[in-house]
Amino acid sequence: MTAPAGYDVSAHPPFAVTVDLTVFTIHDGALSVLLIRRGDDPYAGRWALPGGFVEPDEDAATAAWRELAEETGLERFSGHLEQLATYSAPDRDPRMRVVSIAHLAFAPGLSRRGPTAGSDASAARWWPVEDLGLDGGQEAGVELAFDHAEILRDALERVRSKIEYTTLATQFVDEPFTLADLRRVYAAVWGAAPDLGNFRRKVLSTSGFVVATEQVDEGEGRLGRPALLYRRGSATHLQPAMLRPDSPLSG
Amino acid sequence: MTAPAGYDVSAHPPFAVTVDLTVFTIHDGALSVLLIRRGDDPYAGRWALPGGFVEPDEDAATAAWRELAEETGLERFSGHLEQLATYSAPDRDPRMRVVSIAHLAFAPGLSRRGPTAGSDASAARWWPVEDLGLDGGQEAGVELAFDHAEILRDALERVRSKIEYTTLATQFVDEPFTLADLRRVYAAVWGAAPDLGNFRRKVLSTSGFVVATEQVDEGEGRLGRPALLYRRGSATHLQPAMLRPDSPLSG
DNA sequence: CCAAAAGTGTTCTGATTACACCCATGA
DNA sequence: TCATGGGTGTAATCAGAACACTTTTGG
Repeated sequence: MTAPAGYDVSAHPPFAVTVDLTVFTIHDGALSVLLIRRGDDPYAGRWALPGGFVEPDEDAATAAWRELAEETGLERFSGHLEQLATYSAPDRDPRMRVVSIAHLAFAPGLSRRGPTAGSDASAARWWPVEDLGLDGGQEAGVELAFDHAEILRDALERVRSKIEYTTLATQFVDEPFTLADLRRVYAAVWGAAPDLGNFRRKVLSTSGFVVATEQVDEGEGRLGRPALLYRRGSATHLQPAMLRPDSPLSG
Repeated sequence: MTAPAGYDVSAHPPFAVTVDLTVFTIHDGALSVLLIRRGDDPYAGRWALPGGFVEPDEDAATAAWRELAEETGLERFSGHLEQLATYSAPDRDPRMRVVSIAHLAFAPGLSRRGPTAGSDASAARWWPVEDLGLDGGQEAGVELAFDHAEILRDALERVRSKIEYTTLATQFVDEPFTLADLRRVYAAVWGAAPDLGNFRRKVLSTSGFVVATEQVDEGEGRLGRPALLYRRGSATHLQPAMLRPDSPLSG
């Protein structure tokens, strides 16, 4: 009930509150997440989610947007940001009691403009989630700092299910985009592409999912018939949902 | 990234961390939520969600289960509890910086065993959510303390959508139950009952949603043909989802 | 003309809807 | 036998799956 009356509020143990970010993008057809390499202990040298403290005058969303700009070097981040969940195990940070409000962000393909390392990170890069070995034992993949593997697993599940029933897949592509671009997002996130014809029908029959432009794709190395270009529509939810095909990846 | 290296962790402003609970049940056919009346300032006399501080050795889930037992007086709470979201506006508590990790709980029908008031509450009762006037302006309904109206709105939306694609509706009924009991849960939560025949087929054809017993309902004031009794099955998700009928309530 | 990608059509199947109807029980 | 719920059956409809097919471009 938010600081119940009758308690001496100052008598309670202090917590630090941070935000952690799971920023996803599609990079060369692979769903990828932004990680930073820690420079200092604890977990020096390990890869970790970007994040930082919530400041006195901020709420969590504000802090997350600020960190997103600071740590990724993206001034005008144009994607989607939402709260994921809060992680509060007493021993999750060896230094002190830290509660982390994890967030989920969807960024358009950022292959060219790589993120810049934050001041407290010696490196930052996009990791294809498949290379992290989150599903199997730890030996196979990358050992993340803190409880970030758990956070990332939860975030991945949220991304995979969220594009089923929302239009958020469009947040992974730069405008304007072709329907094939959008379909590649589903393929990357789910590990299997939805049927071409059914996908087109589904997207085009959902009013407000995408809006057609007059232009066609004039890309350089393009092959075959040029595709019509689209922009994001105003719809947010899919009714009924886009069904995820059986895939070796996402079970 | 959970207390980045390079920061002096002790130099950061202290937060208090609490858990707030939105505990729902079906009471006389109405979806109801447990509220407590605040005895002290701030917001003395106002209704608020139950909750309390996270203790030094607890994570949020543990604190939520503890508060659930303490504030509701239910020793062996048998329902479902999950994290909802975290609320962190800087001014949400006038006394100090308090971040609240809100939770969502589903309790079976508790008409008879009413909750006992916690030590810091002068009263506790189940409120039909319709009587709270959350949708319209504040004049119509009950003014809740802090940002609890916002939390409750979010919780309601989660409940309504969650019973679409999970088997959590069974957490609102005591075992054993009839299919009509279960259908009344959907009617109460959604404001409109799903079609009788289609509902039965859906529930019975989803393996693991419910398991039949050999008994029939021998209730006292019962009328008409006695119904078969069921228990909860092991399934957690519905594929495809139970479709919510058009209703005046849930739009 | 051929490869490659865009885009369209078509049939089959399964689930949902919107009903009407039958069954079992207590008063 | 009648009211009251429990329980079953069914035709129309709709959406998705699967797959073949046509179209438009660059080499």
